[in-house]
Amino acid sequence: MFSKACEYGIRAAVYVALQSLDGRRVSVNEIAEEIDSPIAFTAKILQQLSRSKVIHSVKGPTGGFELDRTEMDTVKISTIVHAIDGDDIYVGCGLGLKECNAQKPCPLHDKFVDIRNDLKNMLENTSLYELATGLEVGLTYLKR
Amino acid sequence: MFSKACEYGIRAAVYVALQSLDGRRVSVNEIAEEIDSPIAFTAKILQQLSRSKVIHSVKGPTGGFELDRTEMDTVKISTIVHAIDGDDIYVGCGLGLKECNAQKPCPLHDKFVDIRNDLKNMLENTSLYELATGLEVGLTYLKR
DNA sequence: TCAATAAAGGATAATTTTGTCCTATTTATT
DNA sequence: AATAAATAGGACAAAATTATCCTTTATTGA
Repeated sequence: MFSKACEYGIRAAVYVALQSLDGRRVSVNEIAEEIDSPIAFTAKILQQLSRSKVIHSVKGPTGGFELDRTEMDTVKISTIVHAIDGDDIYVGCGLGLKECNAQKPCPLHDKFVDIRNDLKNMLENTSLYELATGLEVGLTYLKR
Repeated sequence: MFSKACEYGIRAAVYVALQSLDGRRVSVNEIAEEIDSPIAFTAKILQQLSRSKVIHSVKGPTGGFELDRTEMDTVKISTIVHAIDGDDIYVGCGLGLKECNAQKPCPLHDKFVDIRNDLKNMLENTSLYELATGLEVGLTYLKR
């Protein structure tokens, strides 16, 4: 479904959001530790998210990653998926055809579009804030 | 969503089903040509589908791949996905957690399960026959 | 029996994705 | 100013996926 990079990216962003709720800025090392991901690879992904303005990064001592409260509402999971995996999941054909659309559909097109719209809506309507608060109250987990 | 191998596999199987409706057995070369896929790679995938009893293969001159009419109803797209990509798409966590379930869910778990069940149901309720007939009447396409 | 045809299978190559390591840059603190 | 902590970024390595090539096996038909 999502690439590994994207999975780590979502988990990392949710963790950053969670800590930002408490005003804590977090380092790559802490993030990788807390979401159980490879450190250097996670650093690359955070870089990418930072470049695409999904999260903020601050260099130097006391630096790290953070999100402000309004961004947690604005940034949806779809934002992250788009920043890392591009729009394949939203526009690509389920059977890999280059030109597949309502006019010239693949055999699975109509059924696939339905599922994908549900996925798209779900991702577009789920904010980092929503997921971070679920974590905060201990309903959900980011490791293992 | 699906691997390339799986995309080719589904397209190949639908084409085999389509031709089998007319009692025609088809070769790897014809299949690859008609679904616009790499020949040798497609051969590997057909081998895999044949070994897992999704389609029949016949060696020698006049040989090729075929499906009988009852199998086209029995074989669902889920059968093919399972044979090629395994059960990742059905059981894996959306965020890549090793242990993610209702008891210890990832932040996206509940929402993800809903989408995935829809996908699962769609794949389990779509037969090769259904897709082959759509192709036959010119409603759908397997190329480009 | 022989030749030709088609799938099966093994070995290997190319590409993409995932992951690591090291250096550069920025910045807070002393 | 010097040091140390942290992200940024480049180069590279490992693993997985995608793809190709060649040989073997089975089978048909002349």
